[in-house]
Order: sequence, then C-alpha cells, then structure tokens
Amino acid sequence: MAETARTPVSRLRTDGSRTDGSRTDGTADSKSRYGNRPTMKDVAARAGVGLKTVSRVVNGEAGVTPDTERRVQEAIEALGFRRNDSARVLRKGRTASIGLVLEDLADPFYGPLSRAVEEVARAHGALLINGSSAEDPDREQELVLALCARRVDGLVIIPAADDHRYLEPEIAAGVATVFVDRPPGRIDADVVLSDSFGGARGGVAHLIAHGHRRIGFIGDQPRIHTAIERLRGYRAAMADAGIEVDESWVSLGPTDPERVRRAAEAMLTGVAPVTAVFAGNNRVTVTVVRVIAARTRPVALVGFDDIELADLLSPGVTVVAQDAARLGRTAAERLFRQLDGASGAPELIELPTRLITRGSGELPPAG
Amino acid sequence: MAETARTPVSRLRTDGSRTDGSRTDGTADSKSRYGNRPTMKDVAARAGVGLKTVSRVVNGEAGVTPDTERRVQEAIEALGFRRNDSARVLRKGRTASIGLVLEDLADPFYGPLSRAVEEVARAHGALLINGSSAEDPDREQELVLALCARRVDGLVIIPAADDHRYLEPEIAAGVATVFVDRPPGRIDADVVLSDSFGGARGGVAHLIAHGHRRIGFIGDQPRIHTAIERLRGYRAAMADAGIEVDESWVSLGPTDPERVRRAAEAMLTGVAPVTAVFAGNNRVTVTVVRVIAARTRPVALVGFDDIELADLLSPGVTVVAQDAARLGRTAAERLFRQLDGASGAPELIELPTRLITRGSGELPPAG
DNA sequence: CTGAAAGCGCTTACAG
DNA sequence: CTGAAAGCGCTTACAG
Repeated sequence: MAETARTPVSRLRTDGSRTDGSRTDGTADSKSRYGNRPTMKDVAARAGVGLKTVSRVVNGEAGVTPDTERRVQEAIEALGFRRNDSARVLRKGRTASIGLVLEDLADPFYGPLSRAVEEVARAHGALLINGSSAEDPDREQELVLALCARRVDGLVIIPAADDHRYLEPEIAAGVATVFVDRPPGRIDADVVLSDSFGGARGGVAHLIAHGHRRIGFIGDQPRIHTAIERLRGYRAAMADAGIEVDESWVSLGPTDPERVRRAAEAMLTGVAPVTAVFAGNNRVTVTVVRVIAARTRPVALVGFDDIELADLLSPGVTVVAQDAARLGRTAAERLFRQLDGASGAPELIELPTRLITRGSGELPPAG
Repeated sequence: MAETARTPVSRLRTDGSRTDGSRTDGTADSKSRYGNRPTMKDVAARAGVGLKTVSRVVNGEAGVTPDTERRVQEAIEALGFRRNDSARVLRKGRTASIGLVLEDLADPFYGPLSRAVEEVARAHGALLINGSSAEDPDREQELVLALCARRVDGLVIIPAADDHRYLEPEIAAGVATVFVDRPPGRIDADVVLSDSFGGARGGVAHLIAHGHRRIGFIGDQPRIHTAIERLRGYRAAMADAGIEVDESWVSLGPTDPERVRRAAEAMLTGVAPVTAVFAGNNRVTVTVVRVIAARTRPVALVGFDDIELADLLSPGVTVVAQDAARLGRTAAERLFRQLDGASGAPELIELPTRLITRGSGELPPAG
C-alpha cells in the first residue's frame, strides 16, 4: 500500500459565518456540536427578523414580502445555513427514513432488491438506512430495534429470526413493517414472497420431463422458510411423477462452498447416484456448477435464482429466476401505502418465478 | 401474482401502556406523532421519580439505588418505553450515523464495499444511510446534502460529480468525509483508490508478454477518473513495449451492453483488427466475453475487476482484481479516525491490484 | 443518591 | 405579513 501525504488543507470554515460573534443566547460554548453550525436563530438575528419568518422562507411557505424574503436569503447564504433536519424531525414526528434489514449487503441477490427499495423511498422523499443481519437472529433484532429507536417511519425486513414478537410494540406504536423474501415468525404482517414452492416444483418437473428420476436437492438451512418451501416443491414434483425420494438425495444446511461441495459429491457418488441436481439458491448453484465441471460424467442442473454469466457457461445454467427488483419494489410500495394510512389487514403477496432454459437442465440422464 | 388476504390483526398496542391516561402535561393531543409512544416523562411519572433518574437508568449511569432502578425498570417494561434516539441525537450533537453514496446499490462491485463500510460503522456503533447517485452529479449532490441536513457524522462517497466545492461548508462545519474509488473534484479530502494505472499497465503488459501487439482498450466514460487512469496504464504499457497505439483500438464511453458491443465488434473487424482486448471494468468485461464467445477466432482478454464464475468460463477470464472490501474498510476506518479527532492533512491511500491468470489473458495472438 | 431548570434546533398554534 | 411562546423528547450543568 502506498500512502502519499498531500498538501495540508485548512479545515476552517470558508463561508465567513459568525465572524460577528453573533451567538447571543448565553449558552455554554458548543464548538463540538455539529461543528458550531449556524441555526435559524442566527439567521434571524442577522436578517433582523423573527425565527418564524426564517422558518417560512426555509420551507417556502407563503406570506413573506419579497423584500423580507431577500434579506433572509442573504443571511442564509452569508452564514452557510443548512436546516437541521434532525431537529425538524423531532418536532414533526416523521423521520422520512425507512430501514432495510437484509441478510448480507454483499450478496448480489440483494443488490437489485435494495436499489428498488431505494427508488421507491426516494420517490417518497425518504432516505434508506441499510443493515445486514448476517443471518443471525440476535443481530437482526438488535438492528431492527436500533432502527426503531431512531424512529424510522417503516421497516422492510428480510428476516433471519423466526420469532418477531419483539416487533409487536413497535408495530403497535405505528412503525410500518413489510417482510420480504421470507415470512415473519409468530406475528401477522405484510409479506412479499416469490413462489418458492411453485418455482421449485416446476424446475424439478422440468428435469423429470427430460428423463431424470434420481434427482438431488441441495438447499439452505431448514430454519429458512424458502429452503423448506423449495424442498416441498421438489417433493411435490417427485410425487407428481410417482418417484419415491431416496433421502440420500436430499441435503439441507449452510450454503458455504465446503458444505455444498461435500453434499454434491456424496449424492453423485453413492450407490444410486443422482443424474441431476436441483440447487436451492444462487450460492448453492455456483458451487454445484464447480463440482459438476470437475467431473467427467455430465450431470443435469437447475438452480433457483439467476446468476450472472449463467448463459456463457457450457452448458448454460438453467434456472428458476425470481425478480428481485420487483420483490423490493412491491414491498416498498406496500410500506408507503401503510404510511399513507391504508389500514387493511396484513396481506401475503406472492410473485411468480420464471424458468429460464439454457442447457444444463435439458441434459439427459448420463449412463 | 396471487394476493391472498389473511386474517385481520389488530394494530392496537398490546403492552398495556397508558391505560391510566397518564399524560399530564396538558399539551395538545399528539396521537399522530410516533404513534403516541411513551416518553421518559411518562416513565418518570409512573415510577414516581424525576426525569433525570429515568435518564440515568436508561443510560446505565451510576448513582441510582437498586430499589429506584427497579421501579424505573418496571415502569419502562409496563409502558413499553424505547428511548427516542432522534431526540437524544439533537442534544448530543452526534447522530451516530454515516452516509454512503455510491453509484448503484445494484452493482455487485459495491456489495462487498458496502458491507465492509457497514461492519466498520457497526463496530463504532453507527448506522449506515445508503444511496445511489446513478452516476448523476446532480443526484449525488442532492443526496449528499440531504445526508448533511440529517447531520450524519461522516460521509463515504464514491463520486459521480467532478466538482465537490459544494461540500466545503459541510466539511468546514465538521462533517468527516472520505472519497473512495475515485478522487474528489476541486477540493482536497481523504481518498482511497485502487491502483488503476498500475493495474491496467500490468494487465496490458501481460497481454504483450503473450505476444500481442494489437491490443484494444474499452473503458468507461472519460469524465470518470478510473477510466482515464486505466487508459493511461494501457498507454504506458504499450509505450514500454515500443508499440504505437492505433486510436481505432481505443474506445471510451458508457458501459451499457450495446455501446460496448459495438466498440468491441468495431475493433475486432477493422483493417488492423486487435488480437486482444483490455476491458476497463466489470460491466465491460461481461459484454466483451459475450462478444468473443460468439466469434470463431479466439481473442485474448484481460478485464479490470474480478467477476463471479470467471474461473468456470472457457477459457477462464484473466482479470486485474481490486479488493473492494478492503477499499470500503480502509475508507471507513479513515472516516472514524477523522471523527476521533485525528486532524492530519488529507491523504491519498492507494491499494494494490492483483493479476489473476485464468486462461483468457494467456491466449496467443490468433491468425 | 436525586431532580428542577435550561437547552439542542426546529415547528406548531396563536395572537397581533 | 410577522413574531413570541411553547413544545418535540431527550441531555447537560447544577444544586441540593
């Protein structure tokens, strides 16, 4: 790492504010607070008007003569005044900010979802406070309650916990709440989900239609709702085709590469090795692709969630895609509808998935 | 989309607070504010103690008898009190929140960077307010100033604008600021960059070492600092090898697939077609991979930024990787050092890149 | 060990 | 058209 020191710069203010020593309220020195920023009171003093008049100008309210307005504007410019929204918020009761709690900011699946939530928030003049639960229920709760303490107007939560009763007082106190991707636990609240069951069932049926009968399922930990739903879809498709599932074909657990690799190797090398694998999410798919690529005998694969460059692999990876941006948009719109006073019963909104065939899911059974 | 209405739930509070009608201050009804949450004043009244004693208990300060503390705790539980950090912040002068402004929350390059910033913020007890500039200078400024109005303690900015003088009053007023990935324009501030020049130079030298002389460069728009630096690295490597650059080999512009595709096709089909391409960032690389895959004659490729599954393509994609997480971590640590009072001159910190060879960059020139 | 008063920087509800 | 007073829900600086 090269560290290059550069020319020192002054961090003193350059806007000339308060060179007149205008603080007149006799309070203790507050240099450390907000870097001693000018307040409306300072502006009022400089412009020779009342506090309320400054407030009117700053908020573009009617009822100020052009001349008065000009004098206030000049004082604002001269002092470099910027309204403290933190104080405004305290008085108004709405913070114009919402919280988004997801599993991991670094997971590409959540990028488009976050961006969609941000766009809706922006359209409503709200800022987005973002945090990762790291799939840890305690961390989720800690983060959610910290957001509530900041009095965010609403929360979009991709839950890690399976018990959200800790949110009941907050919801009762008026915090709008929408769950996404997974349902809340032990409370009733709005939730937007992809059709995990239907998507997985369709994906597995696709493999069956291409001649497979020994099909593996590798999914996320069983405490995660989507893992269970997708497994249920797998079992339904198998049952529909009259295939009995050998339990050695099914593996749920953490989605780190080592665990998934072991699971895949095991079901590909047993006495009744699978000829196809259904991967329960994007992380599983990526690892299974690697395992399959290292083997000589072809293995069919369908993955839940689309992944970048899936079309450029050989064969291309067939996936059950969910629309992450639409999940985020739908959830955020629902949230702002709550904030606008819509007070219907909590709803479950389920978005469809889409099978994208690219080759890996159309391979016939080997051997 | 299936919309399933579920059982209605009551949104009334379940914690039994204020069933005694304890609001005693005679103010106007404030039902709409924060959903009528209990305040320290309510807790104090219920526990029969002073406001300051409640504050002591809530903040874990010493000097409260066990008995008093117990009474206060009981009142807190009974009322479902949660401290309003929004009010606290107004008094304390620090919001314990930082802003992160990046180009696009949906871009996978920024995922690990955001997560790293979040972890550092979390370690310092701060929340992260996140927003996308959409590569629009006006939107960047709007977002940054909105964050300043909320009085975030600091800002981590991946700039879209090339003039940041609008930030001078804010920095002077004490807002800690660190730029990442690209330097600020027309102001002096801390900045953390990857070594774009050196990385590109090394990547192009790698292609030259494998026999290429006609090498294309496709990069981002020329107003983006990294695009210029990487092009400079390309030119330096070519000059080092005594190769004169034909300007038809160089293309800068937006990184949408159509533009990049046209640029790539043009330099691969001209009178002196290139035998290798250096791609200026992850989005360019992805499109160039697609273009190359559709052609019969092999083309060597080195891309700036690593991409997922790059190792599974054939050939694997050779890249100049930057450490996005380290960029974020370094910037955030620098930010909190500013907030802890370190008042040195602004510094430029440059992080090294790493060449990862996977095949595409080691192909010999075709034809 | 405890609490009343003043204040953070705004907006609200009035009164002129 | 304009502004003084009270208040949002906390913390600070004191005084007992």
